[in-house]
Amino acid sequence: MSMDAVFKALADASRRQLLDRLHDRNGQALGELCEGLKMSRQAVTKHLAILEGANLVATQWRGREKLHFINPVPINDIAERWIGKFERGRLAALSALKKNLEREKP
Amino acid sequence: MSMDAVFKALADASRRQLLDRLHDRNGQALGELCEGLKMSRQAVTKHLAILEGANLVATQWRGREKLHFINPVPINDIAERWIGKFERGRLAALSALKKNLEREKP
DNA sequence: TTGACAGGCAACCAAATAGTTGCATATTTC
DNA sequence: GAAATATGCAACTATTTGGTTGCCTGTCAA
Repeated sequence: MSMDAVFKALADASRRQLLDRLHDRNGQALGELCEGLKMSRQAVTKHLAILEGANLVATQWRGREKLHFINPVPINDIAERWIGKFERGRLAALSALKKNLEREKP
Repeated sequence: MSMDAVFKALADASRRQLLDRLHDRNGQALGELCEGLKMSRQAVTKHLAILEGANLVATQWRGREKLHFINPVPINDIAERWIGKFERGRLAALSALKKNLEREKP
């Protein structure tokens, strides 16, 4: 479960849009996900394969339809393990700023 | 301040490594950031330019040295506006799972 | 069983990306 | 002022990426 694959998968706006669509309605088939998009079905297939490779999307066959389900776990992992680190840095910086302001106030 | 630039900037492992280094010690010059890396100084320069373009890094000249400072705000923005959305979805799913478990228990 | 529907596979193409090398410029330091 | 240091700029290359088209396979329904 490489974090690099997740970052790379999230780097493309089309793929983030697909995740958005799945977030709106989970379990959509390929055809549904293609509706209204300006790219070919094959392009969407490739994007979904990348999302699947990053474990951001899971699939399930129902007859001749391939249903797609979003998996928020890797996104959450990134939020916790990577973004959280910088978030703490930011909070520390804000805290330091606040201290300075208080010292310089009166 | 496009979110796409931030996602794209974070997509590369070398750039995330540079952010890590700046997180360890902020305000490093280009030369310091290059130390121990397997790519040329020019490659690092390009990566830093992309990070700067995404507003993830701010710079300041001190004599002939260019100092680099991390800016955690865009990362925080992504965490709040984008990741938070999916995080809420995950919590909802967990909640639904819990309900199901409770219903099936007795 | 014969279409029609949903999707997969493979080859190809253009643009973006990550990297290099060579040379130029500005700032210290001796 | 000259040498050394720190960085910038530009051109070039190889690989990756996002996209297309054409054709094949499997499933459902009349």
